[in-house]
This record gives sequence, C-alpha cells and structure tokens, in this order.
Amino acid sequence: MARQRPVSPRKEPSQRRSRELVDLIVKATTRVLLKHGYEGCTTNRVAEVAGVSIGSVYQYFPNKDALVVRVMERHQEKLLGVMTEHLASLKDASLEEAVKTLVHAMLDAHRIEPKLHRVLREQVPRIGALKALHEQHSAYEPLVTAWLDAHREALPVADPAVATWVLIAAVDGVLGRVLVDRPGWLEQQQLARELERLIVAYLRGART
Amino acid sequence: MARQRPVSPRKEPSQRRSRELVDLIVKATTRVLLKHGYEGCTTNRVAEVAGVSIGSVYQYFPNKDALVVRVMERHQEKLLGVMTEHLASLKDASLEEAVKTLVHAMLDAHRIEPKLHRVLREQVPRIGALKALHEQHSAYEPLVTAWLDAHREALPVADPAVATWVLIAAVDGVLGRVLVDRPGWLEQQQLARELERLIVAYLRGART
Amino acid sequence: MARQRPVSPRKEPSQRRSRELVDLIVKATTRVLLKHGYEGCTTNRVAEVAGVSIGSVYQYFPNKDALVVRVMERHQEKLLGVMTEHLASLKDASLEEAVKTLVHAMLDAHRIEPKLHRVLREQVPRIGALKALHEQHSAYEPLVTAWLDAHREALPVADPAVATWVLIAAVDGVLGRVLVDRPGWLEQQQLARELERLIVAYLRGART
Amino acid sequence: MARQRPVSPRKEPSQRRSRELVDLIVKATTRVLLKHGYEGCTTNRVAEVAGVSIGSVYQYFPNKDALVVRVMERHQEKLLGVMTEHLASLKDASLEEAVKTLVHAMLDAHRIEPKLHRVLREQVPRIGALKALHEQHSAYEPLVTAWLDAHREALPVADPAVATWVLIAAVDGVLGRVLVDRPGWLEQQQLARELERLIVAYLRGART
DNA sequence: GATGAATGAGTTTTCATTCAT
DNA sequence: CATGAATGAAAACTCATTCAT
Repeated sequence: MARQRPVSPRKEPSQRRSRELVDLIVKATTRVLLKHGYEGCTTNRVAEVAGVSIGSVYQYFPNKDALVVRVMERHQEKLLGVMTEHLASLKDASLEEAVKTLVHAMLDAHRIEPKLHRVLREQVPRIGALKALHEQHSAYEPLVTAWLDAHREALPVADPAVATWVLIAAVDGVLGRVLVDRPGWLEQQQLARELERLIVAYLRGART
Repeated sequence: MARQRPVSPRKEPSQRRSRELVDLIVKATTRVLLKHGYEGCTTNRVAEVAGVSIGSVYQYFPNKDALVVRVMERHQEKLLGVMTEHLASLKDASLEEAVKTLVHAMLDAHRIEPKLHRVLREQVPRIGALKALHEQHSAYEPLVTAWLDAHREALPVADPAVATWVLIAAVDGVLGRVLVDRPGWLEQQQLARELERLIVAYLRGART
Repeated sequence: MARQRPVSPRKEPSQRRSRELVDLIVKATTRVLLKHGYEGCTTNRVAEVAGVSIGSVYQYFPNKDALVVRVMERHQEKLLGVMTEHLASLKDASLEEAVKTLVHAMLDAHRIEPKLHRVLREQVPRIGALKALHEQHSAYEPLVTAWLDAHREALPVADPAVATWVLIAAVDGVLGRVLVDRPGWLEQQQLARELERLIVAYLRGART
Repeated sequence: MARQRPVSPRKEPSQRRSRELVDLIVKATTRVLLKHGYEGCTTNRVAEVAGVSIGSVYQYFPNKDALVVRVMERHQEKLLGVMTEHLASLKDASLEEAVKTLVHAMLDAHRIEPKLHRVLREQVPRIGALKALHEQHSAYEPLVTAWLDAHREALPVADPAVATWVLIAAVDGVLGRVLVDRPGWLEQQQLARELERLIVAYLRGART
C-alpha cells in the first residue's frame, strides 16, 4: 500500500527566523488543507500561500506528508491541552460530575477548529496516520482509567482500561460523525445530554 | 475543496456483455484498491488488471472516482443485505434479544470483507457530494428507529431517531476503531458483550 | 554510487505508428546529446525536439538513461555492422593483410558518427554503461582470436585471447584519444600506418 | 555543449587557516566523489562532510566543478610525481630498461588510488575547457620523447613525439580498460610483460 | 463499441548559488 | 571572514483523460 516515508522534520529550526518560517509554512499548510483538501494541498501551493520559496519548505520538511503530519500534531497538541485542563478536576468528582466533565472536555476539544478537525479526520487516514490520530486519546486515557479504578467498588466495571477504551471510542465515534454529518449539533445541548446518558448508563451498567 | 464531478454510471450497460465488462472493472478496482490503496488505484492499473482497455473503462465510468464509488456501493449493498437480514427478526424481539441482534448484525457486517472495509474507511477520501454514500447506516436506521418507536413506552427514549443515530454512531465508532487498532477483537466474545451492555444501558437509560 | 535503474524499454512499440515514434525519440535524443551533452539532455528537451509529448517519451522509456542507452545501442549496432563486414575477409589473409583489415575496420567504425561516438564515450561512463561500451568489441573479438589461433605457429603468441584483448584495448584506446584530442588525425594516413606498425610488431613480437 | 565556467580558485588562500580549509574541502570532495559518484557529489554534501559551511566552500571555489577539478589536479600531481620519479632514470637506459621503467611507472601510477582514478575517468564528465587537464600525460611525455630522440639512430622512429603519443595512448588505453574490466590484472606479472612486449616491438618496429 | 497510443498539465523534489547576518 | 538560511529555476516523472483508428 506504499506510503511510509520519513515524516520527521528535516532540520530543527534553530534560529528565531527559521522558527517563524516553519510556523508560517505550517499555517499555510493548514489554510491550504482547509481550502483544497489533501489532494489539492500541493507543496507549491503551500509555499505560495506561505509567501515562501518552495526550497524553504523542503529545507524543513522532507516531503509533502510531513507537512500534513505536522499540522496534525499541532492540532493534537491543542486538543490535548484542552482535554487535560478539563480533566485535571476529575480526581474527586462524583460520577455525574465526572461524566459531565468528560463530555464537556471532549466537546470543547472538538470545538477548537472543527473544520480543520474534520479535514484531518477525513484526509489523514490516507497517509497512514490513523493510528496516530487514535493515539491522541492515549494521552489522557490514563486519567479516566484512574478515576474508574478509584470508583471500582461502586461501579460494575470489570476492566477499567477496557471500559475507558470503549467509552472513548464510542464518544469519539459519535463526535467524529457529528463533525462530518451534523456539524450544527456541536452546539446543541441535547448532544451533550445524550452523551452523558450514554456514559453514565454504560458505567452504572446493567449486566445483560 | 475541489472535487465535484459526475459519479453516476455514464450509461446503463444494456447488453449482457457490457454488464460483464462493468463487473470485471469493478472487481479489478477492488483488487487494486486492496493492493495499492486509493492513491495507487490508477485508472490505467485498473484497466490492466481487468484485462480491459482503458478506453473501455471510460466507456462506462466518467472518471476515476466513479470507479471507487461503485466499489463502495457494492460493498454497502452487501453490508445492507447482512444488516437487513439480521434485523428482519427485530420486530417482536425483547430488548435483550433486539440488542443482541443489532450487535450481532453490526459485527457480522464488519466481517464481510474487513480489509476492503478498512481500506474504504481509511483510504478513500470523502469523494465529492458523496457524503450520502458514507452514511451507510441510513438504510437500516429506520428499522431500528421503528423498533424503538414501538417500544417507546417501556424505554425512556425521548426521540427514537436521535437515539438510533447516537447508538449506531457509537457502535460504529467502536467497530471502526477495532478494525484499525484491534483487529483481533472482532472475534472476541467480550467485544460483543461490552457493546450489548453499552446499548442496553443507554436504552434502559438512567437519566443523569 | 546509486544509479542502476531499469533501462530496458517499457513497452514494445507494436504498431507502425509507435515504431516511428520511438525512432523519432531516439533520433531527437541523439541530436540533443550532441548539442547539449549528457547533462543538458533532459527528457523535456528531447520530447520538445522530437515534437512529441513528454508523456509519449515515458510511454516507451522508463527513464532518462534508457534513452541514452538506446542511442548507444543503436550506434553500436552500426559499428558492429561495419566491423563484421570488414572482418569477414579476414580468414585467409596474410599477417599484413589481416592487420590492414583490422585497422581499416576500426578506423572506419570510428568514422561513422565521430561526434556522437565522442559524446557517448565521454558521457556514457556516468550511467554505468562503460562495460557495455567495452563489450561492443566482444562481438568481433572471436573473429580476431580465431585468426590468431590459426596462425599460431608463425607467431610468438602465447594466448590468442589475451593478445586480442590487449590489441583491441590498445588500438581502441588510441582511437578514443584521437577522437577526443586529435579529431583531425582520423583522416591522416599516418595514424593508420602507426597502428599497423603497432599491431604487426606486437604480433611478430620480440620477446623482451 | 553548455558548461564553460571559471574553474580556477577564487582566491589564493594566503593564511594558514585558509589553506587548511581548502585542504579539508578537497579531501571531502574526494570522499564524496568516491562514495556517491559525480552526480551525487553535491556542494552541500561536500560542505557537510568537510564539516564546513557551504558559504566557506564558495569562498574558495567559484562553483561545483572547480571542486572536482581541484581533486583531479591533486590526483594528477601525485601521478606526475610517481611518473617523473620513475622516469628520472630514463636518460641513459637501454631500450629494454627504458621500457621496463616506463611500464613500471605507468602501472605504479595506476596503483596510487585506483578507485579514485576510476571514478575520475568514468564519472567525471569532460568539464568545460578542461581537455588540457585530461591530458594528464602531457607533463611527462617530453621525458619519453627526449629519450626517443636521443636514441633516434638506433630506432626506426620517424617522429618521436608522435611515437610517444601513440605509445602512451595505447598503454593508457589498456590500463584504463584493465581498471574497469579486469581490476585484478593490475597486480599480474603477465600484464606488465605484455605491455613491455607491445612497446619494445613497436619501437624496434618492423615497418609494414 | 472497443482499443490503446498519445497527451500534457501538474507534482514532487533537488541542488547550485547568493547574501544578510 | 564565516555562516547557513533562503532561494527558485529546472528536472524527472505520473496519470486522468481524449480521440483517431
């Protein structure tokens, strides 16, 4: 299935000037990605939009995909920031609070740059970065797992890690779909409510 | 975002020979898609694999994407077949039975051609106006909604359509993820159990 | 040292039309090679000079070097033609006649397209085809060796094959140099005479 | 044939430090040439290998080819050293001694850095106006010519300069070929013997 | 209808060279 | 002097699509 070239930055931008350049390029990539999608995101176009020579692009990025990957990483860093910030208060929360927090966090994360988020979700799989995309959750999953573990007694959860995995996959699945098919819902109270219900019910559980 | 071309078959293959030709081409596209991914799925390659002239391909398909779309449609027809078959018995089922049926149906659907399924999910960019196509669920959602509607009294479900949507999005989200990150789980009992728990709990609900 | 890509034709030109196309391309390559050297022999330039689309070039040649190699092969076919024609009469020749024939043959071969010959000699090594270039002699070496073997008694030649090799390498070395540094000599009587002397002396030999 | 740029050092390295820098760069060029061939010998790579800024390279060399030329010059200086050293004793030598000396000298010269020698011969295109450089022999040819001239009486040599030229071209042709096609022979006694026979015979000559 | 030769715009990428710091 | 970031012309090559046969 081909694809799998080095994607790591070619050269660390050391001086200030370069760092700004890299920043410019990544931002341009984002814009182009938003406007033209992955196919239309050509290196020349990126360079042009960035107002930078094509050579400069290749000075810092070994190839086209490296650009996209970098955009993805930046976005994920932001997501992660939002998530961890929200989840910091999870520790001593009650079930209801915890769930509200989690849902709120995930919704907020999806509100950061919804269009970009959607483009990345749709296009990034093609460059084999789907796993990387999924692993964006791995950073805060432990927080959730820890909470579950702490409340194990009160909840019929056999394996906290698995429960976390299923939960996040489910919620993320729903949100991903919302982003693509029902972008308006992101701001709807009802969506949050349903997700909360989904989670609470699953955790309180009713063995089948 | 560019992309927006006709995608429907150029001409209905009326004679038998033509129909066989189309079939040949679609099968070839599938094979190429599996082996080389979307990027590597070039029209010339497809023609070659099909043992057919490139001109003939363009006789029946207006452009490259039409090929891929046809492959998706075929796959979805199969999915739909499996789903509706399973869901036919839904009508008078109890909650537990209904849920078991649904989960079983979705799992079975994902077992049809998992590799192709994954390639289509991962590799195929959202092609043009084809969002609808990606809503592979829309075809059987009504069946689930109908069942929910019929059992409305017994279940704290405000809006059956929304509940169906959320449910399917959640389960499909989990399964999509399983396909990519935990392919082995597809055959694991535990996965089915967790999904059933998720659904039952959500439907029996526990208002937050 | 990189370099070593497939160089064999991509597709056999089957129809008349195609054969003419390939011919056109090879001729254009020759012209470009003569005018701009190997570096300046770009595929686009070749296509342009041939009055053909760049795509057509790549239809029949997998890459740039394949073009050059084909030019080389054509040239060698001509050389070989001239050589074997001359050497046909070698069989029963006396030493003096045989040597005259050989020298005459090699000189004639170098007169075919001296400029092209020179360019190929200078540039072709770079694409790793130097051995191929040398092997151009292997086609008629046996003829010379056979003659030597037949006259073994009369000549102090220990190993006819080695003697042939040395002889041809020497003469070819001289001619190659003439081509580059003293192109005018090619028409000079004296050059032929010196080469004949070189050979005759070597074969008649005088053990050191 | 394009190509025609200044190739002489941009500025004489006056201070010690500069001389060391130039040395570093030339050595790096040699290494890169050996490892990657002429095509792969990029200025940036050279700078990197030399552990020197690309700017510094251009401080002392006006362009890429100047680098390669310098490498060639260095190599030829060494060759020349070996040759003249050997040929110093030529003066009063007998024919047999003289020939032995010459052959020995040329063989030794080819043993200096055979790989570099081969790369330079094979890979380096005739750079611009540098034919002269390729006439690596011109430096010691006079020595041989002088000897021939001194022994004119005893030898049937019409024009010593021409004889020298032919002789050296022939021997060098054989050696060049050996380098590429039969590298092992370089150490074989037989090669030396054959070359000696070739030369002695040619000089003692037998008018045809 | 079927064929497949021909097209050429459009991509990615390299690398010699410059010049502000 | 030294640096190395920045440049951008130019090269190789692809592939969807057309159209004469």
